[in-house]
Amino acid sequence: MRVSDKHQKITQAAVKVFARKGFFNARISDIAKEAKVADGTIYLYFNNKYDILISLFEDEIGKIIMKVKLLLENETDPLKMLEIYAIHHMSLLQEQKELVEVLQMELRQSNKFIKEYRNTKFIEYIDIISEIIHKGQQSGHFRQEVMPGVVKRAFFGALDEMSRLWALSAKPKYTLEETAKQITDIFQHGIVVRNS
Amino acid sequence: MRVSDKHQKITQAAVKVFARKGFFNARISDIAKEAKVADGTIYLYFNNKYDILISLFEDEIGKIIMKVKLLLENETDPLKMLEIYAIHHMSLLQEQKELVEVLQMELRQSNKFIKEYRNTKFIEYIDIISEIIHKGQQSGHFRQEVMPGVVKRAFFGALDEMSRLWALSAKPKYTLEETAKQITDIFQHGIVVRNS
DNA sequence: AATTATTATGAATAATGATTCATTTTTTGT
DNA sequence: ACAAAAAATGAATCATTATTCATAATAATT
Repeated sequence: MRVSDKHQKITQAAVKVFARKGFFNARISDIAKEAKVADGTIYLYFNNKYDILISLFEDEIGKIIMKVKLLLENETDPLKMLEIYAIHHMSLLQEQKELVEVLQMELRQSNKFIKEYRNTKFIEYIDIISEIIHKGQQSGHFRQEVMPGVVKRAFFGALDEMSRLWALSAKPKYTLEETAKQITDIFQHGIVVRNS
Repeated sequence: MRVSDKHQKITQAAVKVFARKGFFNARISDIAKEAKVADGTIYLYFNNKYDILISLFEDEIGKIIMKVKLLLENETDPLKMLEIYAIHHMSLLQEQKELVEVLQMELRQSNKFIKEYRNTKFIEYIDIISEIIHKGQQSGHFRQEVMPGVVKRAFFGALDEMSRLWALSAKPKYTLEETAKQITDIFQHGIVVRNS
């Protein structure tokens, strides 16, 4: 077995265990058992428990960024781009529910227990939104007065909160794609009735 | 000293310590020291460490709900109501930064380590949003096709993410009130240019 | 003032689980 | 096939801390 395979086996086991029990309640021995390796083996690939989390976070966010950038590559309409981003984000949940749970949690917790850690990967991910907004303003599609930096946080927050709900509730009313479209629609056109 | 005083002293100490170190890294002895009581005293008022967190969450969200309901009482315009909610939510950060940090964290974590715990207080808090939306639809201010249940999550998520940013960053560009207004504006009118 | 009830203390307990490292197994090179 | 290097093992260590409880301090009652 190649080195990288074992690294990945441990990472994937960690995703499962962290999602199931949360980071602090997850035991190294749980991860080892799930990955079918000895406890000590984990320390050949990671420095410590935190390191597993950080490493997994960076790797996985990296993949997500690559995928969404690929999806956006051939689209020029900013409205469509926003929708693609939303659908992609929500779809993650379907494909990798456990991963999404871990990422959501990690995002809130990491800065509490690892002060030095600056989450550049996450910033890269949400900056895709502000780039879309900026582009849309230049092309005249989006209002000049909205602030890309605010929209990016608000839009991400909205999507993230919806996926949190989805991850928890057993029986959602709508499909993830419908939900993503609804949120995109609200951000694009607002909820107020137009009286023109 | 009245019993309730000590209960509250411990709760407030816990807010400080949880905000500083996170729930899992906070030691009971830290909280005891902060509250200036003995470790054992804490167990006269709370069953265990989780209980402190839950109890504090319910109490504090309860107060927040009461305050925002009071603020909304004399307002009838749904657009204004939404803005009031947003401003109130963001203002919490100014007044009780530590508390907000703890609540945000707890929201993500609680369901991980206490399976039975259904967060009814939190639901009550965000249901205020869907009530506003519903009211606005009945009065003809808001579009019929948006779903109050989706808007409430999206709106809360947007506000929550903005406060997360605020709690982390040392030097924000705008005041909390401006930020709250911007988010409300986006939800009300969207970001797309109107061509009527 | 003496007795009882209530509240508080903090050292001792007891369980937990991350990390280490001496030993074993597997792989690589000759 | 052998030796050397690399990778893997998992039991033992060691630190950490939530919780308990025998004792002490304080308050209430007679």
